[in-house]
Amino acid sequence: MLKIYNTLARDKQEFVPIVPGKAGMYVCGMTVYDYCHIGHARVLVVFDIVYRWLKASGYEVNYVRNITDIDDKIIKRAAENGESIHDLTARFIAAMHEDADALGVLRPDHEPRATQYVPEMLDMIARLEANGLAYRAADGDVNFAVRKFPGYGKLSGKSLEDLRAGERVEVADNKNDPLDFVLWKHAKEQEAGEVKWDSRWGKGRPGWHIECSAMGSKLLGNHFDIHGGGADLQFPHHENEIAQSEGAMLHEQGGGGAFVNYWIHNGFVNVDKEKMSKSLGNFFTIRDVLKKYDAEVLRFFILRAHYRSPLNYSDAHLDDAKGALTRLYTALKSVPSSPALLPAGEGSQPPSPLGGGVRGGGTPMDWNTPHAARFKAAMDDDFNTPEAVAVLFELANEVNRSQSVEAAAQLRSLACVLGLLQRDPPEFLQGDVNIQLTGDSTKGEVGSVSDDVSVGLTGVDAKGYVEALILERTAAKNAKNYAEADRIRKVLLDAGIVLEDTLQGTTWRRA
RNA sequence: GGCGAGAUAGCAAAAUGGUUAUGCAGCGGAUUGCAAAUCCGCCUAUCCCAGUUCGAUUCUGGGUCUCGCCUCCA
Repeated sequence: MLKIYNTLARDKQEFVPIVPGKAGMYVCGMTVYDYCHIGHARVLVVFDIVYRWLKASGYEVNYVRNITDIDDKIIKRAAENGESIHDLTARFIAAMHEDADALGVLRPDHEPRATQYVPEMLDMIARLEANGLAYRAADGDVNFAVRKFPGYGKLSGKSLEDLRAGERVEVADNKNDPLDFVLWKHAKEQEAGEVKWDSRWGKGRPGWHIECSAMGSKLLGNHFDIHGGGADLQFPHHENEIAQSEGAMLHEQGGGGAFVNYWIHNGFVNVDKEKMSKSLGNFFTIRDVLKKYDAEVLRFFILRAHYRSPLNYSDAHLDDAKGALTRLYTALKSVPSSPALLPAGEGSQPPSPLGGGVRGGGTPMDWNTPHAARFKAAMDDDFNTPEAVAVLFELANEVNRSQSVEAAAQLRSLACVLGLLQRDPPEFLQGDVNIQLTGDSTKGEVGSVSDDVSVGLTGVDAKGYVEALILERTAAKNAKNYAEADRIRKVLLDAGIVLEDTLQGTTWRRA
């Protein structure tokens, strides 16, 4: 039985879908005017896990993650770059997909873009106006009248009075009430035609909040199961979404009703205990981090913390995650015949606790074994991935101890649900080899292969070099020339390569 | 100021009214030509003060500190 911490209830609740066996889920995605940072990576990965676990639990999931491709920052950035809005957003949508794919994030079922749903937004604004919740301001903007919507603040726990008391300056003078928010922004003269749509309120473009209400309703219905996003979206964005969606339905179905049953919010990524954000300038883009760390390490790092907890980002923590993940892959490597692998990404369907899912050529997951049962219990408890990961380590210990192929297969199957451990161990353990050898370490005695190596080697060249040196070392070892063997090992260690002598011969991995 | 979340060993991070979290690091042993990896064992903990209880890290109250939201933000 899956339990989800519902922000609306401020408590864990049993997940009961609106339609048995199905789950509709909407997650606020990215505004595409720049590269994604690690905070975005967390949202992507966290809700990828929600998606995967719902599927693994047998639900037919309809996952919608929107793309905001029209907004003030996009317009500003495009103008700065001297490029069209379309070109800018297309570029960063492609970049986002690259980043998400690298992190092993499954594509959502729908990825609607705001610019493609303007008619639906206008329709919703019209209904809000008809319901007396929207008004046209003097300057042409259409605003939402927050005070006319009863229940405003129920998600964020804020009262209108408190908001008013704590309000900070710059009250837009076109609003009847400082708390009102814009549904439709009137077009400004200097803006490009690309950002203007016709409407009964004149040319303009949608406000931010309305897109999620409109696209959510369009793709998932007026009432759906799960809505997610970063904790910073709880207020005002999600609060406003509720006001819009429920306000628009006010006179339908006997007074409308709930827009969303379960609200899920993930915690922030922090740097030095402060929220990573653009405005603070303390952010790292995904692609920058991936230059230094394997994408699976980053994914694993995110999953080692509970999704609602703060996650402090630092190189030391990434190094720690890398070491831990190495232990898992090392265990898999130690078992001679690894089970068949699933292709990473798109095709990988997690095994189902209900028996429906099947791994590539393998057998369905048996959730009754002790490890699997604990894993399932952890995931059912509000997606407790740290606990689930702990089970993985216990399984790894079991694999190392028993060399059991079955245990290794189970380790891999369970990890698959988390989108982890699906690569060939050497691929992870050896990584992209990049060797930089200089000076004395390459001189003379190592033999022909090393004579003229004084520049950096990468990829196949480096691999061949390492393997040639291993052959030489093996020869030296066989001749009991341990000094030479140790020297070669030292050469490689200095280059970031660790040798491991096993019964099957010498293997290597990156340090 | 209003509202909310949190304080767990050297670091990271779960859970729990009494019984091993887990990973990294450290220590001892096994193994190894020496290592690495692995295995076995060990070490270090529940912010402070009261209360409830046979027993609290866990529940209640108070305090201290940290963080977040209240403005675009994942």
